[in-house]
Amino acid sequence: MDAKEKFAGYLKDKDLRQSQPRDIVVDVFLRTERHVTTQELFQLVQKKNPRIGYATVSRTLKLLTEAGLCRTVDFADGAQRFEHEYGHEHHDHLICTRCGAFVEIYSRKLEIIQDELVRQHGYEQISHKLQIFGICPKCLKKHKS
Amino acid sequence: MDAKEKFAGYLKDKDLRQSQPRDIVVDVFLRTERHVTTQELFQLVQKKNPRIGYATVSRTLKLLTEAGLCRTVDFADGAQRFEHEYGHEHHDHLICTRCGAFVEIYSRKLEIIQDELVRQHGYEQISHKLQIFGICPKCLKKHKS
DNA sequence: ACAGATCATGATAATCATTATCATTACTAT
DNA sequence: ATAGTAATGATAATGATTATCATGATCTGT
Ligand SMILES: [Mn+2]
Ligand SMILES: [Mn+2]
Ligand SMILES: [Zn+2]
Ligand SMILES: [Zn+2]
Repeated sequence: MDAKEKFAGYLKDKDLRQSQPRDIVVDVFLRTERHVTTQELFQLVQKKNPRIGYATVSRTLKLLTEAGLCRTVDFADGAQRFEHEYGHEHHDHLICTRCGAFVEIYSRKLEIIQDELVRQHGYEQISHKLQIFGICPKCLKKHKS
Repeated sequence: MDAKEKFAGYLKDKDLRQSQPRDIVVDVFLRTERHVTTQELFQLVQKKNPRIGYATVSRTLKLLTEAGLCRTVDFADGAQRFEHEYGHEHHDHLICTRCGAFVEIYSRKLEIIQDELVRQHGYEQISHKLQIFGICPKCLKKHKS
C-alpha cells in the first residue's frame, strides 16, 4: 500500500471526503523530501493551484499526521516542521545551530534504552523526539579560520 | 558558588547591571521547581512586585539561559518552558499526552550513545533534548475502566 | 557633586504561527 | 431534484515572542 492509498483509507475510515484540494496538498507534500513548515508547504501548493488557501494546507497537514503519513519535528526555529513518516524508517535529528544543516540519525541501541526507561515508569509509549544541537563540520571549519 | 553568584558573575562578565527587577525575577525563578512558561513566571513575579513588566521577565529568562542557570524544555503544549539547569543533573522528560504529568529521566548509556552519534557525523555537540510522549499509569487505569 | 553617557525598564505595538469562525460552495444519498 | 452534510477559503481571533521607544536609573570620569 502506498502513501496515497493509506491516506484514502484514513479518510474513508473517518467518513471524510476525498477532495481536489486535499489531493493536491497531499501530492505536493509527498513529492518533497524537505522538512517543511506549513508556510513553506503552502507556497509549494500555491504553485500548483493558487486558489487553495492556507487553512486547507494546515488542516490537511493535521490529517496527514493523524493518518500516520507525517510527523512533526522541532528544529527550534520557531515553527513546526513536517516530514514524511510512512514508509520511512524512524529517525531523529542532529541540527547545526549556526546554519540549520541537519542529519538524520538512528541507533537501535538508543531506541531500546528509551523503551526500557518508559517501561520502568509504567508509561505506555506513543512517540519520542530527540533533537541534538551542535555545530556542523562546515561551520566548525569556518569558525577556526 | 551558588546560582545567584553565578548569575551575578555572568552579568559582570557581560557588563550588564544588577537591578532590583532582575534580582526579583531570578529569585522567583530559583524558588520554584516547576517547569514554567514565561507567562507563569510573570504571574509569580507579579505577586512579589506588580510593577515588574512581562518584558523584563522574558528578557531575564533569556539572560538566565545564556548564563547557564536555565534551559528550555518543550512539552509540545505550545509554549516554551524553563527549568533550572545549574546545580541540577542533566535529564530528559517523559510526558503524558493526556494529563501533562511528566517524569524526569536519565540514562548514562543513552547519553554515551548520543555522543557517539554526534562524533560520527563530525559535529560538535552543544545540547540535546529528548522528549518521550506516552500515557502515564494513572491515565492508563482510567482508560481501562 | 555634576554632567554626559549608557543601560534597564515597562507600556505598547509589531510579528508570526496557529486556530477559530462563518458564509459560500461542493458533494452525497435518498 | 432536494435536503443534509462536509469542505473550503477569506478573514478574524488568539497567544507567544520580539521589537520599539520614551522614561528613569545607574555608571563613569572629572
Ligand atoms: Mn527527518
Ligand atoms: Mn526537568
Ligand atoms: Zn552549520
Ligand atoms: Zn496522564
